[in-house]
Amino acid sequence: MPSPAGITELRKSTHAIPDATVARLPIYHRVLTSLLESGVESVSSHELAEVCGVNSAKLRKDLSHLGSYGTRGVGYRVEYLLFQIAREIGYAQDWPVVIVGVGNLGNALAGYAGSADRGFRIVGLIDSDADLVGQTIAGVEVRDLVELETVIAEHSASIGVIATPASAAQAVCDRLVASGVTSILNFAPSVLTVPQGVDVRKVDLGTELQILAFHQQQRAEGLRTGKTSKRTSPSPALENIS
Amino acid sequence: MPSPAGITELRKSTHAIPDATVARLPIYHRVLTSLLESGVESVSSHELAEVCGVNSAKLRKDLSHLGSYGTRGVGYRVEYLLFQIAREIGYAQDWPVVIVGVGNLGNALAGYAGSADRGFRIVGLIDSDADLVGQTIAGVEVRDLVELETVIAEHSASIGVIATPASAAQAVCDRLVASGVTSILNFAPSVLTVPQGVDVRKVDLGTELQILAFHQQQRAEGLRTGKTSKRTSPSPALENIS
DNA sequence: GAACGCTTGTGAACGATCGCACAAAGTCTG
DNA sequence: CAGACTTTGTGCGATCGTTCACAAGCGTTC
Repeated sequence: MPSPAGITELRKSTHAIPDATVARLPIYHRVLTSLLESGVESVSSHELAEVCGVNSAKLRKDLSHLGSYGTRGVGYRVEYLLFQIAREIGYAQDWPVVIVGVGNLGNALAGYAGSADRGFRIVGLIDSDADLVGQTIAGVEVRDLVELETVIAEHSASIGVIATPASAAQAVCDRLVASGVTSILNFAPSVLTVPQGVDVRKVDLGTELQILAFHQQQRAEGLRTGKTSKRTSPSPALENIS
Repeated sequence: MPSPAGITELRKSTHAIPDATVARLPIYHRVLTSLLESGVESVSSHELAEVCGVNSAKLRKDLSHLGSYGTRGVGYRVEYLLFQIAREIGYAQDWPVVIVGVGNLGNALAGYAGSADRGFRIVGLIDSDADLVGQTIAGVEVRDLVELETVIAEHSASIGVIATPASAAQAVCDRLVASGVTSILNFAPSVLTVPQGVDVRKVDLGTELQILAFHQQQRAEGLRTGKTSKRTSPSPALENIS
């Protein structure tokens, strides 16, 4: 996907679900939840794929990695499939998450992951700004940076989010790892170095914009040379006509 | 008489750059900028790859798609390479960007893309909240949602960012597209449907967290079944262990 | 200027992912 | 209960991306 790629060491311990599939499961989950709320009881791979913006064969193959939860000639029972996906991605686990850096971005994240019960619980908001420390955001009190290790230990958090300026990212990362965090979501525009066994995913707003700008530029050049581009809905990338 | 070889030749001049490479160019650009500021004049693919967190062969192949800008036996001249990458990704173009939805996320984006000259210029901040309209954020005045089309037309913006709640995303998207926007960065957790020719990239904070949670769960299961990930050796090489 | 060491650029093998197309397996109808 | 119809699950080839390994090229040294 597009997309950002996480370094994943160690896998295959269970039944090896491809990374590309894992990246799509949350989308299926969200759409299925929406369908369930709409009272839909059964759905075919074509219908579901349409709404999720993917190929129906891809969707079926993705689901087949979890098991055979469909019924031939009928489709998938929404509630059952939803349950199976939720179980697979650890939806019900309520993972404790610590967010470091409570600027606008950290704030947005706190509200996002904290409000809807998405399987996460914000157990720590941490910032070095004395004006922020002590405030309560999304029901959680902001703690000082020096308490980072304490907060993590208190809740046995294993997932950390870095929403600090780039200059602080590596230092924060090191402290997270030293405290036992093994999964990190990094929003700072910097490359993090971590020991083996730690999973880092990077989301870079600037990079995303620049990728769009690149495609936009290609399109402009394409117009100049008389090329047209066609593309349907989701998924990035431009067209390459032979 | 047009031969297939001729077509291949033509393709090279425009975009023969793989998506995966495009996604990494902004990272190279950022690291090179940093190196330039540090006074580094020349860098080898190994050094640069190390800092960027990628394989050196991959980096060389990525750069080779832009042209032969290195010197064998020496490496790459930082300033020259930086210029070439900047040109390729349209860094100097100062793309006009419109952001719809000025919540925490929109705010963060405005500050991010607006401050550092990353090749973008925020020309419009749009929200439907009357309390926000009229405020100035990152040097730009927030305009009402009804003015969306006007703002886009004013600046001929072709890149739009959706940072609204999911419920509003598709409607906003439709209006952006109708106004001529052909590149959209979507932060709302919803699948957008767009006509052909429009490029959509999706950044979903919840999905990213859930992917991390999945890996975390896999790790936990691995531990429970007694399977530990060996290979703790920090040295390179030593890949094939049976 | 020839020999040597270093680094780029790239052909080729490999691996992951995608999408087609179809058999398998179910429902429905008469 | 047989045959028509529907939809899943998947084998297989095509495509895309990564990594290896090495020839080609550059600078330096003797």
